[in-house]
Amino acid sequence: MIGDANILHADLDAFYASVEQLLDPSLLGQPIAVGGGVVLAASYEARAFGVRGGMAGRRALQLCPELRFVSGHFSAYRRLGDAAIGVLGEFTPSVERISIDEAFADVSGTEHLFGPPGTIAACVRRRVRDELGLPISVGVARTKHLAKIASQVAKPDGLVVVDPERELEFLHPLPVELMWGVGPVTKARLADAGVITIGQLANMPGGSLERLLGQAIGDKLGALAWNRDPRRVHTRHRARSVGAQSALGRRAADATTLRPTIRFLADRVASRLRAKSFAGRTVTVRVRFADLSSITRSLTVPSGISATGILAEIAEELVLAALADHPDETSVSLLGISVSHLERHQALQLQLELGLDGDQRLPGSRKGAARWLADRAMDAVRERFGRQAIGYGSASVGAPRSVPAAFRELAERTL
DNA sequence: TCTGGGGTCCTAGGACCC
DNA sequence: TCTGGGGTCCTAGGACCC
Repeated sequence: MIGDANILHADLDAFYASVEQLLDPSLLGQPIAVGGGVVLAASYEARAFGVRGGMAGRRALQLCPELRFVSGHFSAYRRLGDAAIGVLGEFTPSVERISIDEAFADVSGTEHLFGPPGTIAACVRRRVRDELGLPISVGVARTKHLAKIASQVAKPDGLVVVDPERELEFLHPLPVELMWGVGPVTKARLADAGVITIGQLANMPGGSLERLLGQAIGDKLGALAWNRDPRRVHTRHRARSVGAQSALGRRAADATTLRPTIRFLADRVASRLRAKSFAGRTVTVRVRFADLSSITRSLTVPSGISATGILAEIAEELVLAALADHPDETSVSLLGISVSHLERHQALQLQLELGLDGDQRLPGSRKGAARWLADRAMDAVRERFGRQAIGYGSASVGAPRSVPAAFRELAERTL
C-alpha cells in the first residue's frame, strides 16, 4: 500500500523580480533584472530572451536590449518571503524552509481541518496572491523529490498534484536535469551515454549508472528515478559551515593588497559565529585567479575559533601559501573564507586556551582574551548602531562594492 | 561570454593508529 | 623486514543548489 501525496513544495516565481513588479506596477509585463554588473534575478519576460541569474549585466543587455535594471529592495524580499512561507505554516508546523523563497511542508494528518493536500495547495496559492500580491507555484506529491519536480513543472504560477498511482508515468518522460543533483556536468555525462529522460536513467543496466557517475551519486539518482526518496520534512537544520567571499575584479596577488579584504571577510564570518555562540575548527580559504580557476587551502586546529583577529591571521597565512604554490599567477579575482567543523562555543573559555599566532599558544593567553573581549565589545556596538558603525581599521575600508551588503545578508543562512 | 554570494555533499589520497 | 586489513582524520578539488 503506498502512502498519500502529503508533501508540498512551494516556490515563489522569479521572486526578486516579482517583488519589484509588485512595488512598481509600471514594471509589470516588462523584462527586468535586479542588479547591475551582475544579474541577481530576472523576470519571466527577461528570461524569455535568455537572461539568467548570475549572468553579467552586459551580456544580459546584449540578449535583451529592452532590459531594465532595477536596484533591489532587499528588506522587502525578506519581509515578503517570510510572509509567504508563513502562509504555509498556518496549515502545518512541519515546514522546512530551503531558502528565502522556497519551502517544503508535510500536511499529513491535517485533512480533517483543511481538506486534502491539493486543496491546501490551491488555498496557499490564492492567499499568497491575494494577501501579498505574489505568484507562487506549488507541487504536491508523496515524496519531497517528486513534489519539488512537480512545482518546477507547475511554473510559472501553477499547481501540479502527482497522483501516487501514477508517479512513474509523470516522472519518467521528464528530462534528467529536473532531478535534484543533476547539473550541467552530470547532464552532459548522461547525454553522452544516450540518457536524456529520467525513464532512460531509471532503466540503465545494473551498475552502469554508478560506474558513470560514482557510487554515491549513481545510487542516489537511481533511487530518485524510481521515486524512492526516503527524506522527511525536517523543520530544523544545523549549519555545517559559515563563509564569506568577495569578487575583486583584478587585484595584485600580494599580501598588502589583499589584507584589507581578508580582514573584511574574517570579520563577517567571525562576527556571525560569535552572534550565535559558535566557533569552528577548520578554516578554508578560496583564491580565484584572473582566469577564473580557483584553489582552496585549509587548516584544522584543535579547538574552535571565533575571534576576528585569529581568523584573519590564519586566513592570511593560507592565502599566502596558496599564492606561493602558484607563483605564475599575478592577479586574484576572488577571495573567500569559510569556517567549518562548527561547535558550540563555551563563551570565553575556549578562546582563552586557543592561541595560534606565536606566543598565543600559551594556555590562558592574555592576548587571546583581550581580542575576544574587543570583538564582543564591537559586536555590542553594532547591535545597537548597525554593522557600519564600527570596524577594525583595515577591515572597515576593505569592503568591496560589488554587491550590496543587504544582498549578502539575505543569502546568509541562520546558524 | 568570461560571472555574485552563501551553502551542502562526495571523492580520493595520504597520514596515522590499532 | 615485509606483509595484511580496517578505521579515522585531514586536505584539496569538484559538482551542485538557491
